Amino acid sequence: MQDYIYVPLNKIKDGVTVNVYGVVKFFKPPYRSKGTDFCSTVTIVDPSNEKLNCVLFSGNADQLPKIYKVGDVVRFHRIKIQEYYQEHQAISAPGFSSLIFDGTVGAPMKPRTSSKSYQFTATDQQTVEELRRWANTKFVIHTPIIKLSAVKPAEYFDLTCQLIAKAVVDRSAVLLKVWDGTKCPHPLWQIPADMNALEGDPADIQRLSKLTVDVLVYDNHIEAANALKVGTYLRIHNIHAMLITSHNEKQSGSLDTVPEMEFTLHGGTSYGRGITVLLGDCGDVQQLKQSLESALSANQDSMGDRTLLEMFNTSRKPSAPEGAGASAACVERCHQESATVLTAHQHIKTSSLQEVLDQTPPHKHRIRAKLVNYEPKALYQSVKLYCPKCRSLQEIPDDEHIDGLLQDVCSSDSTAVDPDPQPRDALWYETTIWEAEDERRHRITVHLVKTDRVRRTPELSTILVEGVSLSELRRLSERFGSIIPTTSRTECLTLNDLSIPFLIQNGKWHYGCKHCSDPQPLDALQPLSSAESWELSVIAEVLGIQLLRYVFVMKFMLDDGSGSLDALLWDEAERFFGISAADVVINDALQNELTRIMDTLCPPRTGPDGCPWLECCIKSYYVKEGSEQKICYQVFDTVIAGAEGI
DNA sequence: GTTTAGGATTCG
Repeated sequence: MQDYIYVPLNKIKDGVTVNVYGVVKFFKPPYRSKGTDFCSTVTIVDPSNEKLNCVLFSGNADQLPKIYKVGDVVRFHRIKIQEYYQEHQAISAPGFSSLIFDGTVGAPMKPRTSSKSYQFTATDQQTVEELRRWANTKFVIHTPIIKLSAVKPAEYFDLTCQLIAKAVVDRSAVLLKVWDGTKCPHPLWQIPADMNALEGDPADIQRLSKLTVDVLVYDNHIEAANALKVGTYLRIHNIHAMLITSHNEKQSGSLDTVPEMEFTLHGGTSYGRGITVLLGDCGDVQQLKQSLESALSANQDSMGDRTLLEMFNTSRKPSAPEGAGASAACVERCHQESATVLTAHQHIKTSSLQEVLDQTPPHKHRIRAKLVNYEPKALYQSVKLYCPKCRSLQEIPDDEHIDGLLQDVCSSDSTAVDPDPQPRDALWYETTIWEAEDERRHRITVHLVKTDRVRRTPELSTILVEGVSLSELRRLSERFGSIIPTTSRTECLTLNDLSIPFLIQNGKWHYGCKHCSDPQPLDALQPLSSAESWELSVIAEVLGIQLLRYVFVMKFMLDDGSGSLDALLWDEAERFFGISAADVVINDALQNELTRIMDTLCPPRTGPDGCPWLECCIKSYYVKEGSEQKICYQVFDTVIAGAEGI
């Protein structure tokens, strides 16, 4: 086992051969140099905030680093440092080798490498994780994948796609037919190619004709294009989307021509131009495959272009008619302060809602939009109970329902089972019978749990109560720290129906999930009785209760002039508001605060002009609805301004 | 253990 030393980029000296770790800031995929070798240039950076330009050569393109995108984490062994124009420059030295990791935090620790064996210790793993984290927080390098549906005219971008067919056009160009599962919204320039000259499955070419785009590949890239196998997943770097009108004129001679989009990979290696074959197991290909599959199933179900268009339009709603258009006024307003702030991803570029709608889920976006409406309007309806186990969501039981259930328990307790209840002390509690103070004036049984240290301090005591009404429960919850409503309808003391809170602790009402709980007799609490305080989670566990969590669930209707969509706020809503959902239920001041916040974000009785802008992170995902797939959006990593520290 | 390239848009 060799002890490799990795030099931080700010400690590098001329004339030595070293090993380094870094994050890719720029790269040119391997291309044939004018000499005998293939060449790849890579610029890396590291937390020392130094960069290093590396020029790597090899007679075998496969020996050069398989970098897929900016942000990948690399480990280079044996690079020689030299001076070039008063800067350090690294050249691959004899025995050069590399490991390349996806730059995504939490992605599998599986490097791409041509080495048959390599050393990778726990320290190496830590280094990669650190670099991933560093690059994702400190550095503006990760750019989202641009899909064909979101391509803008005159744009240069990297296209992640699958090769459907290819053909040699002439001596200067090769045609690649590719798709990424989304439909390019622009009219496309179709290269007139003879079906016989096309290499690829004719059925696929026909079936996907409305989803594929033609890419013309020129000059030095022809060799790489010719070597590609149909079906491979590719990244075409620095592809140029051009709007061209001349082709049409040449053909039809008519003057009212529609500009068509043409995709070109120009000659040269500027801006890392080139084609990379992606391995099937990398994260981007996994995502691509999902996108292809969902497009394919939609295609098969319906056949043809119309339904496909409908599918891509399902989540789109007509934009706000006027006033909120993507005009100069909008640009001006974009400079206004936001009523919300991001807790992460500040380096990501802001997308318009139309771009969000055009992107295939799952995807994360940073947006800037106005909250034109929200639901539910009655804020108390926005708090629900959520079971983290079965993921079900339910309403908080209303007072009437709880009161009804408690009265059922009262009547059956006092009549059928025990007409004249006698105090039944157990080892771990003392029992007393109280006359209820409400209008029914019936008896309630209170079992006071014995504790070692704290005696007779109601706010620190736990009581088990039988035969209480809702109003008595309320009153008792103001005096006693913990109350467990019970019934002795059976032989032993047990919990009630789970629509009744199983525990009221410090004024908070706690419920259990009916599906996921296995309620135990109250005697299960006995082993706890000497403990000083009874924790909610401990009580729940011992009693076999799966706790329900209080959560906010709200629907935000967002609009930025380019489009509108509904986004859910719930998973991170407590953080968003800086308010606990469980507290807001029992605290009037917090309810007022919540109302104030919502009135700020979406002022009542004002049009869109009166609404402040909100900066938000939203993510898109598919939800199965019967046999259909529905696109949903959710707000994340966003808080209201002023709540950043909460 | 030589050279190649040494980031920085095409011109089809």
